Amino acid sequence: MATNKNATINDVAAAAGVSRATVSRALAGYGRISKQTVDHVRSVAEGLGYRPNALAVAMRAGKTKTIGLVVISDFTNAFFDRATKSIIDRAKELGFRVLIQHSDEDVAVERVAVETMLSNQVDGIILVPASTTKHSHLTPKKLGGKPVVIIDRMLDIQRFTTVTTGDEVAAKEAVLYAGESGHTNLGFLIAVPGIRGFTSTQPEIPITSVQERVDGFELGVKTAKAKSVWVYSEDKQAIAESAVEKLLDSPKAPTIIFTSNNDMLLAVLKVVGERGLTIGKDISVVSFDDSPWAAAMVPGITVISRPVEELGSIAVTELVEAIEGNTKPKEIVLPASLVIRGSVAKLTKSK
Amino acid sequence: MATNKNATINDVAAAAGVSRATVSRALAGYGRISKQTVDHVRSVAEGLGYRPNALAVAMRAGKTKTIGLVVISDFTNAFFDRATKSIIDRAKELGFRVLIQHSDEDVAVERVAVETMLSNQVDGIILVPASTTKHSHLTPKKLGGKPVVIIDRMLDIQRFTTVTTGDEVAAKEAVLYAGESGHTNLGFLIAVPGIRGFTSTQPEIPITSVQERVDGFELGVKTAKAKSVWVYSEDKQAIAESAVEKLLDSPKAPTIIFTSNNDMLLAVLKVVGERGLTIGKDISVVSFDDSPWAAAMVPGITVISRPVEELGSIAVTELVEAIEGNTKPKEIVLPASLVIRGSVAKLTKSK
DNA sequence: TTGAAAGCGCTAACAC
DNA sequence: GTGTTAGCGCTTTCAA
Repeated sequence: MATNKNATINDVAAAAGVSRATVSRALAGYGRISKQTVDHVRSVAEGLGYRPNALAVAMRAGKTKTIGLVVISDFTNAFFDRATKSIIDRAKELGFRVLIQHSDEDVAVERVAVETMLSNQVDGIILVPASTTKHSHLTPKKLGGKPVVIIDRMLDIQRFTTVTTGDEVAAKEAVLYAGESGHTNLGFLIAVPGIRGFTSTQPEIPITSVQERVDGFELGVKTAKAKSVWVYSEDKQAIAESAVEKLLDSPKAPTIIFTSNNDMLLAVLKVVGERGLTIGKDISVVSFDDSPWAAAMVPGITVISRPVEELGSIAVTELVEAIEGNTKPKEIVLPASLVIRGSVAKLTKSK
Repeated sequence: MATNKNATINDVAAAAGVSRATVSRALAGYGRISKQTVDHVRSVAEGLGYRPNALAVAMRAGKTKTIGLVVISDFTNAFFDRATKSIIDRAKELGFRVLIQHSDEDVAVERVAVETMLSNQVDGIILVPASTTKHSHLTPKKLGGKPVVIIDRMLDIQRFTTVTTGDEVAAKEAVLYAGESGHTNLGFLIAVPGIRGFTSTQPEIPITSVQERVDGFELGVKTAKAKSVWVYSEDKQAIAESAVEKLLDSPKAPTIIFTSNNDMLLAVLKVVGERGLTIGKDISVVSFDDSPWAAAMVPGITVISRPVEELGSIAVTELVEAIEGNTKPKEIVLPASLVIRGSVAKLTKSK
């Protein structure tokens, strides 16, 4: 009837004819204990298929060797999947498990997710915050003193270690590269969480990483003395496609479009393709975030690549350090870099 | 110094001037207890920021309201990300948390992952098994009677509920569709875990879902009386690309290539693009598994789409049912379907 | 209506 | 070198 309860330390103790304490010592290999006993206990434990109850251990020790990961849910933006994998892998290396929740870019959901994590006694939390400003659920008191590492974006307070990427610098670099390639009419398609539809006037941007990208693009435009058209869009395929139409149909149609994430890139690909335009010839494009498909397309899409795996790995390392006592928050910024492939046309000096 | 310990039930009891039992009753709202006491205790608890320790509750109750998810790590195959999200979401709906590990298609790793899950007292496990035949770590005894639901592929035993997709039928359908479109020389690129390099002779296929796809393709070829070229490849971009070259350069070059997953599709896209061939015109392609980018490309890639979210959701539902007592294993097969876009050329009768 | 006490499985200080 | 015991935080009989 498959309802075998697992053996506990009591069962092992009874079967081996020793006390629980002896079993514990034999299995953990500490304290004074005869080699003979150790061997005996171990073989009995093995025979019983004994497996320590991590819950009981955690309860006793006051720590669970588990870290909580709260991400926004955006799987398509080529961040979650790679970041999560690297976080799980690094955590494993350091002997930690990972409990995952996602917030769907919603602070209320994030709040509950963090609550859940804490009630599960995670030793620390890695968080992709849904909002820069709303963090009343992240006070030391609410956190019970548990450390938090913020990734991908920043908060407007500096209480936590943050691990982000240098998107502003990279965005500027990308624009300058376009300038060098002869582009003077630049289009920008920016996904902004929380807005509906799309707009040409810059809305409030709730996320620092997006703001950085915008700032970097603007800086590049200014430096290159180029003309620019901007559209800020809801992160939704159909709407982004309309936004692209608008961009392409603007009076001074851009010869190149910069997109703030992969979803926007996909919208560009779709609309441009439907219009029979060829990427890297009739129209150029540069996007934030690399992906296997952006690399496999021909021409390959020139992207601003962020070191996602490194980011995840460092976040875990920092968090574990904090768990183990180191408490001063750091601000770690990893460089993003331009990966040049074939999606930016070399324009002759004319036109 | 941010080392506030969280309030325990004892703290609440002390602050409210009642016993722990009363606090427990007040908070859980059971047993005989005066409304007055309830209100008082609740407000005190709130004031202290009391949050029940899920570990202690779990230990007491003998269940953790947590399910373990062990997947292969293949993020790029457009399965893990969507399946995981739907599993987490559905689990949340049913009041369960999800602990995630990945096996990297390695049974040894899978074994450890399952061990970890069990030692963390998960109430049940959802598993994408790395091997059809190696499941000695999944005996009722080893599992301590905990239920397991297998997804995406099957085992060669029927001890567990499985949730898979009807890949054979869909694969055949896809081939017949190609036949109707006038294709008579068909190429197949199959990713096979565990092999090195690529080969034309069918290797041992350790995964039932891949085997199903091959069977379905073969069935289609037979039914359509078409000619076919096969290449079985390691799931690695560079190698898959060589495999595509081989396919394209074979004596009877296929006019269409069927790929068993997204990685293979990407390899086709790359090589075909580099040769200056146009998808849906010079060469056709159909792939297993849909993705945002396959839909956004122009022409869109015709794919065999599997109901991944539904699969994840059903897996959780079944597992929770099993956790709650229902023990007879089921074999659930969800239909996969052909999503026709523009990547298959309509060939005239000639040639 | 409330409190006292036992016990989930484990570890470690303290005896012996 | 090994056993006894207390206690992590919680729920739930059983008594009062």
